[in-house]
Amino acid sequence: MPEKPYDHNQIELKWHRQWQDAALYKAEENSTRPKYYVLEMLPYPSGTLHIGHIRNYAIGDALARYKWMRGFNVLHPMGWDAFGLPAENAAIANRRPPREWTLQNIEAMKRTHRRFAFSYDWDREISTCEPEYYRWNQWFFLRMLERGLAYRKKALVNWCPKCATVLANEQVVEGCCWRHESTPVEQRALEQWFLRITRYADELLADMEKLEGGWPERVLAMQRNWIGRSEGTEVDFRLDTGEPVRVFTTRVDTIYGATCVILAPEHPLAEGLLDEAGRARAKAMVDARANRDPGDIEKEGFFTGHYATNPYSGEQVPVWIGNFVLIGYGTGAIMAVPAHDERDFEFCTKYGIPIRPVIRPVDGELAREGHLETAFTEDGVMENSGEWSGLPSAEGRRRMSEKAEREGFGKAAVTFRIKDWGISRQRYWGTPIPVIHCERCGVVPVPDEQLPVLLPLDVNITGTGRSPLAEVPEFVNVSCPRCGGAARRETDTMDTFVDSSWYFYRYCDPQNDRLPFDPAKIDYWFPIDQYIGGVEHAILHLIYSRFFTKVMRDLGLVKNDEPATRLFTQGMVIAEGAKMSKSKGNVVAADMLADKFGADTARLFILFAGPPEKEVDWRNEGAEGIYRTLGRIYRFATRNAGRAREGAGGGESDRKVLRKLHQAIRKITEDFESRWHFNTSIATIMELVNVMYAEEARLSGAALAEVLEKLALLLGPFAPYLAQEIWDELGHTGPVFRQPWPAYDPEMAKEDEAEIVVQVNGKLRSRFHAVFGTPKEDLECRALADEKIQPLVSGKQIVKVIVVPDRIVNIVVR
RNA sequence: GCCCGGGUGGCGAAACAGGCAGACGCAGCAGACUUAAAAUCUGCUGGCCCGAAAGGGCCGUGCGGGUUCGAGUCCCGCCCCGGGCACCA
Repeated sequence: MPEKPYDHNQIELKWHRQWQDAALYKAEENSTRPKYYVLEMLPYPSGTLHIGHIRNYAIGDALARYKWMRGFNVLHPMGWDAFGLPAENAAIANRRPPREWTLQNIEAMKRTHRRFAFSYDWDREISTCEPEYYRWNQWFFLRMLERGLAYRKKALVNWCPKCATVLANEQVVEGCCWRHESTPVEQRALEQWFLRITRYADELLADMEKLEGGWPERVLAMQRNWIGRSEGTEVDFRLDTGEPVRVFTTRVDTIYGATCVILAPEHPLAEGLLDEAGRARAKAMVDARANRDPGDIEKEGFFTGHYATNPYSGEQVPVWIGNFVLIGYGTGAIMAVPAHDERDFEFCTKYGIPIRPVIRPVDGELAREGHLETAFTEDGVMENSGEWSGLPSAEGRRRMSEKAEREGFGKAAVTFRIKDWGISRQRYWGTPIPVIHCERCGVVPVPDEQLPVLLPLDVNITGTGRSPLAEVPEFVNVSCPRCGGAARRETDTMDTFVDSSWYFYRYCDPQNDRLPFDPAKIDYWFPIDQYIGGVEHAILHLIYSRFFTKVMRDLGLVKNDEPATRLFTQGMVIAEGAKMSKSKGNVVAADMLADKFGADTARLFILFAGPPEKEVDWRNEGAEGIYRTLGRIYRFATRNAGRAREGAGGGESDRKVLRKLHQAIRKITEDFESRWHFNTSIATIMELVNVMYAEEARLSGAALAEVLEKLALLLGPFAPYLAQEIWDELGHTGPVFRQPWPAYDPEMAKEDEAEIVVQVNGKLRSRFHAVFGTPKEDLECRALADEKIQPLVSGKQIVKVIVVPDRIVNIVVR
């Protein structure tokens, strides 16, 4: 049979169409197979699908296919993460009817998504731009409002001038907006909606234990850090004005070394303590701190003229204002213990405030006052601390906290770094927050039966800082659902991270119009068995979705405490030394690559570039090598398909090729079951193809049939279109990815003989073949008799001979 | 500063229980086919040295030590690169 040229376009188009019509890639209802839920974190519907996203697909889709072939009932909906419209597209959205624009955008994205994820289940497709999705976002919001998990307050918030909107703390990266890396965020005081994620802070932290082993340590560390739990003590110092000032410390055992109290410049008590000039200085400090990297700012402060009394020692210490004290953490005031805290040390040294050591190292001396070069921050034994002297630090902390609580001037306290999640956005795009402001009734939730509140279509994108929705009278002016009087609709929209916090639940029941989803269906599919995505979501999406899961559990909707048992974070794709991103203009569009070489090549190439957890530096050149290999496979298959259908026979060539085949099956199976190092899986396929070419002329029909058939199956998870085409050429029907995964025969995979390496003093000198299981003594004899070894050992003393059966003989001579 | 990764040919990488360093691919060189080119197929390809060749020797996994018959892999001490966190009291 003549070979055919490899025409990837024709092949991919053909199967793409067939698979669209068939329902074969879908999860089964009432399956007897064990379930497996695979999900990728992909951006949708914004932006261009680039090669980094293909990497996400290539991994997830290969896994989904493999799992099916291994007997699982696999749910593999299209994975996406709903970031909504990028702000820079607002201008476009303004020129065209926004919804139409978005729907077009979605259609284009769907085409690309489908082309790359052939096992993608598009009956489950949902979009956060759709009214139904708004409805359930709003439904969740109202349930949270009922439980006090959603609230409104005036707060200093991060404002990105480019986005013209507020950002959550998690979305501020190095003082700048996460979308505009060179635009510093400003601080503005605005009425904002918050979700009370802090209520779950303890549980979010504690439950990470359940994720150990399944989630990368790196991600857990980042979350732990972000939640930032610390145990300490709150203590009231009594001001000379009579008011208490409460400080938070993790080292109450050092309190006898406290030589001043320092307030944040924004601290509410500061105003009363300061005169006009002082207030101006405090304000200047706040302003100077805005938009700056906090680490760069030099510590500054000034004395308020007031004193406060230490409740343990009775000592009076001066009260200062310090620019390094954060209003947002702890109580916004600290006691400074310069001898035992580096920051306090720096501050007090600068201003000549006494530095008094009160902790000595367990096996050391107490430092002398004025002779410290750095702060001693470790635990030790308390000294010069009145009745507490002689106690170890840890015990002192515990007992001193108890005393504070007993006597009412403080208590043991736990402080978190994480703050409530600000979800208000002044963007046009996003789910409208479903509340109505009535002058008589206050904040009134929109009744469930009036959901969804939809976005108006004719909107001017102003970028002025007010929500564009505020400019649409038909949207804003409503009657109060409670009293019927004139009222105003809330014009803020939700952060799109709200969408992505629960989209993966909706996949289990995308058509439900009674509830966000049927709890029974969630019970079957959840938790997600394998979630795959970039590490950049470690403290955004991945913490929000854990929070949502816990809220949903408390609402009785789900039973699982965590959304995903296993998380895989793939490495970033780097181009020209920088992370691929639209703003840098270095994206390699997936479509371009697919047009030139095909989706199979694009997927295989990104997998071949390196292990999936590692970063890869993208270069176009290599894609041709993969394309060549796929062409070699295709041509080999088409010119030998005829012989394969008939043939019988057998011989040494058959043996060689089949051995390589079974070794390849073993290797690729192992790669799937352990590290997902698909780069080596693909290398193994290439090796197999090279052996097939070398032995082609001498292969029997039977061997050809076996090797081609199993090669198609091995290729199935990585290069679905080509795999299917070969399967078809061989005369099989049905989708290749619904076949069982090939098993390898250990006998077939075995080499006939072992190659024994002979070393002298650890250096490679010779090698010979021996049958497997040759006794140690025989190997030693043969090695010593070897003609290359003889001259190296004769006349020398043989100290020792180490023999590793089937592998190595090492002769040690002197 | 603290916490994670990582450092192997011209390049991407492999070596998964301490046992042949560089599989596989890219780039490069040579040959076959061709009037020619492309495509395709075949071979070579870490460095240095000896040799006409066959072949052989030495060096080589960021640096310095150590353990071991044997170290890219384990231990100790450094250097460099990437990522995360960073006045969090």
